[in-house]
Amino acid sequence: MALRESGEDYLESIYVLSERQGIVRSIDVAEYLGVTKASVSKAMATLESNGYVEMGKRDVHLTERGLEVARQMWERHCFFVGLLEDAGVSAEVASQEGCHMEHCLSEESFEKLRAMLGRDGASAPIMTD
Amino acid sequence: MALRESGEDYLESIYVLSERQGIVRSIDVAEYLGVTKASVSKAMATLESNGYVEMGKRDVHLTERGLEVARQMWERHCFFVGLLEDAGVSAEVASQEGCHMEHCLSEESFEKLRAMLGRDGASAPIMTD
DNA sequence: TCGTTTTGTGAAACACGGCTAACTTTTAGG
DNA sequence: CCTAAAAGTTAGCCGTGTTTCACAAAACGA
Repeated sequence: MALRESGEDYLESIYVLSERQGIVRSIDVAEYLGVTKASVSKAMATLESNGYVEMGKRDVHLTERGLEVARQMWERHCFFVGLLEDAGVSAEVASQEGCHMEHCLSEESFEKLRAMLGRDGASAPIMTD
Repeated sequence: MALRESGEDYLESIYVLSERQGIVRSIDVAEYLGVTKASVSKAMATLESNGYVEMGKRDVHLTERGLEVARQMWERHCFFVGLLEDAGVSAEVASQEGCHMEHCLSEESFEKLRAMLGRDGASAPIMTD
């Protein structure tokens, strides 16, 4: 089953949270994304059955496969947010809107766009907020 | 009721088709977007009840309000497709992916991005295919 | 004009991704 | 330990936007 936009968002948030705090629980993901824990529970079940995450007793972590997607999403997120901020968009709006742009492109197109716009691939530091 | 991504796509396609061929019927929109005519029928009912389109006996046309949205979407479409093509993405892929990007930004952010990237607002000619 | 083809609509179903509410399980303070 | 709070799950619902299938209405060619 192909990953949807929402699935990519969940993976990305697990990645960001694990960088921030190590262990990631469902409730952390729920708070980060602003959805209910029931929604996270459902999403995790699907992501696990497709091999993107593994659920421990009280934590969730990315598999190799999930990590790859998550890193890629985070990289794009940083790219688009940076681009919008450079254009004069506020950090808050840039973050919101970048969240959607990051799902629009294929890997190949994204790389070409990034190459043309000459922005390096450096990820922004992952803030505690 | 706010316009969703799919609603914007319908409006844009009506706009493009009307430039191409004058009269636009539901079936034309269905073929253009690759959805069934039942889907178009439903979508048109919603768009009409919200004042974006008017349905004649055998045609659909945009209201002033719908036209405004449609033009804006087409402008964005052209912007993103042009950007991707300049980056080396094939016309076909650029068109597909641009279709999604055009819905991600607020009016304000889009204008800022366009200003920064220094692309003019000229729309591409509307091809017959 | 008549019958066929094209176009449009309506009903029912489905997938997705949220939600609430009720429940279970785990954790942790006293 | 026991209990209360926190975290997780399950079931059922909703809105959106599709689909298929059956049918109605219009257009059109012979």
